[in-house]
Amino acid sequence: MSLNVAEILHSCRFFSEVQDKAFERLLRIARIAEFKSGSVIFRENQECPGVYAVGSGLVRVFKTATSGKEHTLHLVGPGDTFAEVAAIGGFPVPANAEAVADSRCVLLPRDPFRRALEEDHQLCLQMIAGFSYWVQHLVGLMGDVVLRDAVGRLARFLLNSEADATGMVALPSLKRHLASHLNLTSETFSRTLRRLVDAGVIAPGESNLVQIVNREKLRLIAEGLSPKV
Amino acid sequence: MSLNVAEILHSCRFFSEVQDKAFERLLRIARIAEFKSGSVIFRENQECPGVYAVGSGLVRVFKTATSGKEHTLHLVGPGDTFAEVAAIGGFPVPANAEAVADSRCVLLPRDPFRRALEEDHQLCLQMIAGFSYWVQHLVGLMGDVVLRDAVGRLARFLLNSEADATGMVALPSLKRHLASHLNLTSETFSRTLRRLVDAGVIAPGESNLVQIVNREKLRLIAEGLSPKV
DNA sequence: GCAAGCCATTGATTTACATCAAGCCGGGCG
DNA sequence: CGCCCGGCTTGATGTAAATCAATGGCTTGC
Repeated sequence: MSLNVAEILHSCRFFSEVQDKAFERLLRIARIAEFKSGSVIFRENQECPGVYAVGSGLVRVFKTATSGKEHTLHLVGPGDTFAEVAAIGGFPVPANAEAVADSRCVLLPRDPFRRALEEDHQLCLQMIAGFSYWVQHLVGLMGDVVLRDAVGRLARFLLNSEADATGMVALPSLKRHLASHLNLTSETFSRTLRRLVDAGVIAPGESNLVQIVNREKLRLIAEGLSPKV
Repeated sequence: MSLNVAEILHSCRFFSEVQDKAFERLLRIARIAEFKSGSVIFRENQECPGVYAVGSGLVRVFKTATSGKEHTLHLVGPGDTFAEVAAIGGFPVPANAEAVADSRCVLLPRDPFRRALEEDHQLCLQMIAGFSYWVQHLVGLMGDVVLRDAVGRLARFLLNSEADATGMVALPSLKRHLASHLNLTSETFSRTLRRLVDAGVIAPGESNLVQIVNREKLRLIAEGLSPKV
């Protein structure tokens, strides 16, 4: 039941609209890369192997300080890509990547991929669109980390996570990793979650599910407009 | 003595390598946009007018929180561009821009520019390279803000600023804006600068010049390896 | 089924930075 | 000239979140 290369690439927003001829070309250069949970995929400053597209599992992209503190930039799930930027730009990867669940990815090796880009205008345009998304995302993150406090960041994260009809959202991965993504320690993450529960805007579910009870209030909190939580 | 459109575009890393035919095309759609110091160029969420290339002056790109707090993402000087991402991606600008000195820019209006991109593969490849740079830059910033403390951020900023032979570096714009770029209040910025002076790694110069006295030690501080400053 | 480890939660304490509050200094303008 | 105003510095105090420390599940494996 595990997906093949073509299925993974198709499921990926970044490549989903690539045309037949260009797509065939990608297929020819692509190969599968699998990682066991906990294994490192690459380390900061290494040469970039190419573009990865996640088919299943979850990978965490993060920076480390000399102090040992980590910041997770991105939790990459199925349908998402990573290392595209370094692959295309031709510089070393600016962060670390590790699998946090058994993961199956497609790897488009850097050099053939870059050649494809140079020869295929459509593909090129696709990639540009993908990049725009990335930059927008990073600018958003930046604003979050800097301009919002702990509750604000968590509230916004919950709002942006997709919920099912009953308002249930699944927290990805370990809470600790999510905390690091929001620039919190796992302790304050825990306390902050609790504050939202106490304020009655979310309800704790089993394992790592939470239910959004009062979306409107959550939005106010995210904007820092709620008098106090 | 003010530059014309072609000169500005040529001086710009983003466009410097665009070929003759493509360049002519850009010239045809470009127009000059001038801004007096303090005037706002656009506000967050507005429709993106196009790509701006700064010829002279200085513009500040920043986000604002509902609390009123600001974070300056980028101080854009001559030879640099802004709003490229939103222009190409076709979404509203994700931040505010204002001139902090009388500024003369080239504006490449969004729609004709996008058409040029669609029809010109070389231009497209150029833009991709430019984007990679941007993402790399943002990831770096992100890491800075999150993983380093006040001295570390300032130290790294000084190291990355270009200095003349004597180690003099010019702080751009108001100190206040630089502070906001480093995610500090102007008070802590001031104090932090002083700490570095007291530690003997930099020396204060007139107006907004500082001299790097001990580059190696500064590097250690930036990496958080210096036992104490 | 019990021991060994992680992960999460909760509480007590510390700390880096923000905020509040004066002074200071240079420079534009009446 | 002397005034004022904006930007910078410096000091005193406040506070959000980190750190330190203890405990209570859950899993995993013998």
